[in-house]
Amino acid sequence: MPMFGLADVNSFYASCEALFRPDLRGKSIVVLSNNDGCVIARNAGAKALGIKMGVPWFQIKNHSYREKVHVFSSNYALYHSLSQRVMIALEEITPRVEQYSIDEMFLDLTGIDSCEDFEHFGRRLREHVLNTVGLPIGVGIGQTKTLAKSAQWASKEWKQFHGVLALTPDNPKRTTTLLENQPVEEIWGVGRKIGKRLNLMGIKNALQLAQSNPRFVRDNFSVVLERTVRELNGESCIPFEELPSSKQQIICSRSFGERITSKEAMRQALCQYAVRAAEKLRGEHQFCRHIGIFIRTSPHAVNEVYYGNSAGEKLVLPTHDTRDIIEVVMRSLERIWLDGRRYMKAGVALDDFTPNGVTQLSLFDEHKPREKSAQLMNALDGINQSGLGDVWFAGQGVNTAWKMKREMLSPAWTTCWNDIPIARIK
DNA sequence: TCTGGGGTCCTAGGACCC
DNA sequence: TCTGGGGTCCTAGGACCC
Repeated sequence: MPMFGLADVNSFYASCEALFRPDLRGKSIVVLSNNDGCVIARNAGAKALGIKMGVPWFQIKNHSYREKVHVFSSNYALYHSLSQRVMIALEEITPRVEQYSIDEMFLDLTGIDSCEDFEHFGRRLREHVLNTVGLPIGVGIGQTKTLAKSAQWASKEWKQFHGVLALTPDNPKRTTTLLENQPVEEIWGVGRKIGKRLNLMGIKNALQLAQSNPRFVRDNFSVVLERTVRELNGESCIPFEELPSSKQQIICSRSFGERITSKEAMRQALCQYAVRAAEKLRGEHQFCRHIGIFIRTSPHAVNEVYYGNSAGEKLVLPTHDTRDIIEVVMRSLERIWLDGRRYMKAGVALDDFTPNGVTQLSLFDEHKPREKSAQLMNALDGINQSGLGDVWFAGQGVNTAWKMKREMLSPAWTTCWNDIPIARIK
């Protein structure tokens, strides 16, 4: 019988910010989204102050608790590197780990119980990560991914579990009690919309959903929710996936630090996103056959008519060449750009991948692939990843006002030599 | 004045085919 | 009065995740 674990770092971004700042132990911390837009992470202290997830920063920055809370811009270089460390620490103890998100890993714990009690294992894991990386994790264990998620949720919700909870078939009463106490919107796979609809039908907790007829759920909702019902009953439908699956789509988009009003600035921004998207594409060892862009003004602005539009092209030849991607992006912008708008956000999306650039060329095909494209892109990526130099495309521009706002950024403690933490002994 | 970014999967509907 | 049916492919949009 399969058994799944879920390890989740507590208040991940906030915990990362505290890791190299011993002076912040026990203080309230929040982390803001890109552009210092809204709150995307809070530690226990910040939650206790009543700071809600997702609130816009400008709404609370003059609040009376402002003095008590330490605020940070998102520092993804730091979070990614610490996420890797957690992953490595988990792999030292668990044979198979699936990285599910930046702060969550599924664990294949099948058969572990032949030598160790599940909860004992979970506690050992927790201590190991705390000792080697310094970050606190919670561990949930169950017969399906959904049950492991529910267990992890409960391990946070009730203090007596101390961050580790196992739902095992030999104690069905425990599972029933947990599900009875879990509101339906807290189940993995049930969001706000479906949660509301379920509530209207009188299905308010996870146990009620688990006891619903799967056929009824499929007909009235979807096969996705039917799967959730089955998973809540211990029937594993979502498999463990150790190898990261290859991407179907790559998106690079940002809100601007300042509104963009000139086409030239928009060209620079899109050019930069195109360069980054192309790098990611090559990192995936893929070629794309579709390139798209979108631009939009702020949907929140009063006294302004909202404008949002997208455009793109299907390619005859798959590409991973930055020059091709920039070309299409610029042509697409010509088709949807409108003067006189204050643009807030734009992005580049690559789609429809194939593992190589070679397709059957017809004898009379006018479209010829670029010569030496792969070598040039290789050289470019090599230089930019070496840390020794920086090569960029003329269209990208330098140091412009629309660039992301990050006024409260912490140092890149783990990824930049200049920022390495220094310990002083008194 | 100020509201994240990056993904996945599924479904419905239209175009087209025989 | 009559106006098939079934299949595929594509796209847009909606739901979800963190």
